[in-house]
Amino acid sequence: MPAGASGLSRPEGGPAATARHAVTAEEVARRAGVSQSAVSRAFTPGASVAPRTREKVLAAARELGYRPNAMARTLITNRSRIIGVVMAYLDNMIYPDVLEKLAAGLQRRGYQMLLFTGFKDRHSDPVFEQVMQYRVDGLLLASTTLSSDLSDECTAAGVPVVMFNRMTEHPLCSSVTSDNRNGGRQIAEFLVAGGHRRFAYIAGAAISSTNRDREAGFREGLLRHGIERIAYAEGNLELADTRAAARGLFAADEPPDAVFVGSDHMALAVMEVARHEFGLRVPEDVSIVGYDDVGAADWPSFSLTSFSLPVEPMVDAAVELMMEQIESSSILSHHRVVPGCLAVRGSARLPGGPVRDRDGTLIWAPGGME
Amino acid sequence: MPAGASGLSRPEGGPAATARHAVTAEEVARRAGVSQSAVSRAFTPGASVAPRTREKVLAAARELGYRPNAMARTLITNRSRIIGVVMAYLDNMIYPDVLEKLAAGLQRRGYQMLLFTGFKDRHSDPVFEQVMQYRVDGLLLASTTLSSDLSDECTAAGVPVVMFNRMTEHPLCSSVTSDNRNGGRQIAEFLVAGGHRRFAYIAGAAISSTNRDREAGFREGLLRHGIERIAYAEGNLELADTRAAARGLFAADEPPDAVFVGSDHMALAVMEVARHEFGLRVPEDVSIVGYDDVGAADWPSFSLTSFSLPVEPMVDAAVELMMEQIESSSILSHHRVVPGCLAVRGSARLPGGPVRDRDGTLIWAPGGME
DNA sequence: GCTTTTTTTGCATGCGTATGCAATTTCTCG
DNA sequence: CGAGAAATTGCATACGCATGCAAAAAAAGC
Repeated sequence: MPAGASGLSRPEGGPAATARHAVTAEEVARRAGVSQSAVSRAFTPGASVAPRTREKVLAAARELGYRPNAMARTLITNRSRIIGVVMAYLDNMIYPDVLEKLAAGLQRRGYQMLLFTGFKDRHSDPVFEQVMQYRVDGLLLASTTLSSDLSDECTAAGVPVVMFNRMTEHPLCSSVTSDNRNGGRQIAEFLVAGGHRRFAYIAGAAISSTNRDREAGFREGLLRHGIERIAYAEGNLELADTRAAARGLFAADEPPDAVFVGSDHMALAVMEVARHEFGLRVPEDVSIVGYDDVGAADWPSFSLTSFSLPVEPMVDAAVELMMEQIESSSILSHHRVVPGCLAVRGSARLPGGPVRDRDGTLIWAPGGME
Repeated sequence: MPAGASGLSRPEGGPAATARHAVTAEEVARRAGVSQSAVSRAFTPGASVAPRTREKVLAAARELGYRPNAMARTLITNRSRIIGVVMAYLDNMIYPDVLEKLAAGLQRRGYQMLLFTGFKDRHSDPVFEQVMQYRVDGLLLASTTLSSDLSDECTAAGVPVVMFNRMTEHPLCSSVTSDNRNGGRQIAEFLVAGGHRRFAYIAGAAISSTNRDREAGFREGLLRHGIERIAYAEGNLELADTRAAARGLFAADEPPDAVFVGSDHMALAVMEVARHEFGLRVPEDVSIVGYDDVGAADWPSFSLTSFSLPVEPMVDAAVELMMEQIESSSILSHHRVVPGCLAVRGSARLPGGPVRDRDGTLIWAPGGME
């Protein structure tokens, strides 16, 4: 850089060598004229310190720019106050929301979040080693699963595992899900009540418990009315696959007049295909119902009828479950199922039945359900 | 639990007390008949170990289920291999994408991500203390900023700061942005070429550099054609505010026939209002252009013309910048500006000009620009 | 086989903090 | 004012690992 260059409001590449020497409790102690233990105690809520010394320490700490080293603390206490969060992908619009609420919830309780995402495998095994090396206090899995072996390893290591929006047959994983089965059933009832005749289901990740339960509930609900024939296709939670699936259904000889799509993420894509590729009117020609009730479902362009995933209560439950297990140092394995409700909008023909208003969104609540 | 209860496929609340005693290098050493140092070296790539001992150690480690303790290592090496990522909110659909790609990029280089999100403040100061206690090797800020004091603290602590999609006047923060100014300018040219007369701009976060630059570029581009009068409103990156802003503009005596919205996230909302609340046809009655080119922009329902944010190159640049600084142990302060291009779709009237095809999306590329 | 060189190994120490214990100070109250 | 109780403090140690250094072993050269 030429000497004398002046007026640079934007110093490009001006390096600044740094000491990289963090202030330690020892140094603070010296400055405050106390022992290192005193410094530690000044920063530990509830520890035995005289208010006077505490002040001295905090003052010295402030002057030196001291910050307790969480890593060193972890080594002693055997608690990292870090939760490993594994979320294979964030495509589904509920996950950013989940992530935000989760972070807030953990933060509130003094926990941090080590996030693993951006790998498209359905399994979390590849990142498992990494997570465990950081001695996370707990593991939260969303949009992914863990092989049994690894679940066992967690249990062996005393790390509680909470699955979010998924269940597993593994005995020692806790889980929080919405009432997928009931949701599917309710949608079936709703569509039947709306006078539909030819039904279709588009699956998400076919292997996931979430998908299985939604589908099972849907089939069960239809079966009550003697309906067994249900067109089926798989969207794989992938937009391209979903569009292909939709095309298959709508191009059939007897296309469905009611489609339940396993998640809104896919349902919106299905609606796009129906309207713009097949010129179908929604809901006049075909009714489309989704699951999750993502933000965009409410936009006028879509007005998607959808079974709402109770994200907030689910996150709360997940955090609670996690904390319980961490604090009791024991793996509990609870399965929490949070109820949701059908948000009725314009993408499916309405039955004559009872549609109520709850907090500004319409809820379908026939007697004897819920 | 009653004894003899059998066939439980779902053991509810069966507690399992756990040792919570992690295997240490010491134990592995004993088992393998070597010293603890040898174990350490067996797990350190490039260390001086005989292949034979290495095997012995790894075998013993496998048998005992040993995993190096990253926290302890951090204490010695003074490197946590953790990057603090602060992303105040994830509403804007580009951020989940950024997060995924970022996580993948860091992972590839052996770094983990400590994520802070879910606080709506525009500033990251509240979470700063937390981040720093975990001795992150670097700090990446997206959709947020840091006060000057705290930036200084980072520099003092030798923690490089990279801002993503934001710039700051602070001399020691690096940043990666798209060429917002040029983007704004190009949109102006495009709209003028399309024969529009009454222009409007809807701002995102009015204070952010990103918004300022986009707006400045837009005004500059219009000014070239002698256009000074530009209707203005603020959407604050918030959907409710954005809708209100749109209503204000469209309800005016002389409503705009061309609206540039500072980000797609808001642009989609503006389009909804235009169509469904004001019955306007897009682009016949009003052209709408956004910035970011989020996934939904490409959906047929929207077909939003938008200046594309080059997410992948930006993330790559951010990771690179970060690694450079970490490895050189010096704060470098580079500002990288990544070019983007206008993805032409159906939400704005087309000029007669040169529209090219690039990888399946239309690009507007008048001579003398880019 | 013996010396020289190179590779491998173990020992010892330190990273920054929390905490049991004993020593010290402060407080309480007769 | 003094004895006992209570609060506060410092000392020493341990957490699990990496690394400089010297000792030991292996390899190479004659």
